[in-house]
Amino acid sequence: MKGYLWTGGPGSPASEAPPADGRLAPWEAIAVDAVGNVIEFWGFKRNQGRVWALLYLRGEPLTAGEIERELDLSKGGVSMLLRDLERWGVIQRVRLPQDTVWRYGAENDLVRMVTHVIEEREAGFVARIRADLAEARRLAETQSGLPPDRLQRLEKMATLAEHVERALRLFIKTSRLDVSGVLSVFRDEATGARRGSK
Amino acid sequence: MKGYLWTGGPGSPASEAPPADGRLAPWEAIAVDAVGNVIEFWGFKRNQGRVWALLYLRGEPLTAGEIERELDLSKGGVSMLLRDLERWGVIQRVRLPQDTVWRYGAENDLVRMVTHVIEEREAGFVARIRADLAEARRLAETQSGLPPDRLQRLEKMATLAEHVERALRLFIKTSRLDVSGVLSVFRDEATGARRGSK
DNA sequence: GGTGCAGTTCAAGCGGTCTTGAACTATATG
DNA sequence: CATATAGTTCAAGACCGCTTGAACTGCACC
Repeated sequence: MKGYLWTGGPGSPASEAPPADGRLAPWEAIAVDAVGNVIEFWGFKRNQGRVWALLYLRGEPLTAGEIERELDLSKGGVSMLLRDLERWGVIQRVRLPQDTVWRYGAENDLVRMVTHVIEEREAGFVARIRADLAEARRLAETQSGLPPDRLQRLEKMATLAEHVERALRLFIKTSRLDVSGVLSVFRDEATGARRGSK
Repeated sequence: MKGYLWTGGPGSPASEAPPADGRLAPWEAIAVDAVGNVIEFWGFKRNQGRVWALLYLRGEPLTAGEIERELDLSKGGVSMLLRDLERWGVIQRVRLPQDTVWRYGAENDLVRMVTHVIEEREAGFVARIRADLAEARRLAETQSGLPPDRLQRLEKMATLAEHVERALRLFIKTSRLDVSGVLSVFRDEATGARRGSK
């Protein structure tokens, strides 16, 4: 079959396109870094994005060692990155039959990951802010000689916070909707073409 | 830092008017920090949010020195923070008649600031990503022995990026719309009540 | 059992950002 | 002009999260 059994020695030569040992092809490097930047922009680690991008572009599962070499990361780092990504469900750990090592393949729901984690962050975070503002209001109300316009402003602040929160929720919802179209495009190829030989 | 949970119970000995020299009233500290956290969450400096919140809550313009004392910041830091905020149009520098010092008052368009800066960031950033992916595609196409499914995945990546971008734009637009309602509520009070009541 | 490789964990180091504090400029006042 | 206070600038350092590299576990094969 394909190059699934990589069980060669240390110097096992790459079968086809990618150098497999050293560094990526230039175009891969660019694309991988682009995704890394995006993902960092969204508050994740740059290398989490790079790993996902590499796995996605390659289309077939890679081992931790390969990722380590291709992206020039440390062993420990790769281990942690993979664990994060797996926990979020954006990569999948597979053990091929009669193979001893784990391989990792990209899921296509990077978007789900982003919206999911944003949602999560937002949930805890917004709850906290809301609680704080409520607490502030409670305290402020017990104050006796407080000018009423001050309290008013505090209340407006809380209102504003609520609206921003609502906008954020809306965003998550719409972005998910908007993106689901793209995802469907992804999907038909995703699971199929993985071993969709040429 | 300090000024976090304040478990004192009602009837706390806090004076009615803020100490003016020392630290804020507990409820102010909480509200100010809450805003600081939000603003930090959006990628700004925490203290930028705190300064704006203080100015907004107080309703009347404060001097740099007052801000410095109330929020326990350094002189230089306050200067820089104020400049940032002013540049973004979320605070206003005013010189009262027969007064020699500058005072700073909050504008109400914190939201405009957030959306504005997000927009700005997004513009430069997304353009960059887009260019990178285009470049990657260009390079990849010139490669001869490249499996076609790889190129396909790269293209899908670009498509995804575009969709996310579109979603982001939509978010900014809607959030602005959504919030403009709140802003109008803000406005009627904002400029008027500054030194009203009394 | 022993050797070697895959994978995990974590203290220490590195790099980037934010804040500080002191030197500096500007402006008003006697 | 001397002094004092308001405001700005920036190098040094505090701070914080990410990455590294080494020690460790676990597993397979000899």
